[in-house]
Amino acid sequence: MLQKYIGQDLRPLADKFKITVFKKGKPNKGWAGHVLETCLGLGINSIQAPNGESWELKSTPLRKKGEDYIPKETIAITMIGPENVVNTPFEKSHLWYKLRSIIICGRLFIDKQESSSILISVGTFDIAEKLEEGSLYNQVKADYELVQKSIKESGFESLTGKMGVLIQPRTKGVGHGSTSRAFYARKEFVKIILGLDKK
DNA sequence: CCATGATCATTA
DNA sequence: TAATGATCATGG
Repeated sequence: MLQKYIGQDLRPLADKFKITVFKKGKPNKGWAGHVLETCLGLGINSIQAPNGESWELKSTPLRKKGEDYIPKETIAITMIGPENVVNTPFEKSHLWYKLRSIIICGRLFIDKQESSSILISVGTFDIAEKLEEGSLYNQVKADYELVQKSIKESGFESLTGKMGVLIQPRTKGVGHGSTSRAFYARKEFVKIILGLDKK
């Protein structure tokens, strides 16, 4: 499994696989994930995986804080389809489905140059178990329903990243006016998924 | 310092 | 061409 890559430096691997990390000073924001996928022999797989046995591989930079590793960024989980969200109960939502099939890789963030990047932690399928065990499930569900309610009452455009406790509906436009939205996992949530909260 | 909002590269 | 996901930048 992916666990055996923990502790490895991803940066040299990117060069080895000829994966673009920077292009004219701009980062290839998917390089880390591409490296991992290549390691697994999957090749570049950036498909959304709507209804397969397939799982999704995601990665996020981590910052060292004292003795602990803290997620530097939130994670984009899946896009929000306004109509779909309003008419779909949480149990059947794309969000929930994704959460159960996602693998999140945490890598150590050194600097913007990505001079080095050590793989720290890998969150696997036991995400679902963690969710079902405690109050996490209820909180995630509550966040999802908050989004539903907001869209119904105030419209899709009223959604803001301020909403949600573990999951937030953030803007994620293509960058030039057109804006769509996606579900993001807040840092707290990321920590839990990666198993960084409990030792 | 942290969070939200906005942007960029890559792929289908 | 548009969609998708990760990361950057500004404001509080």
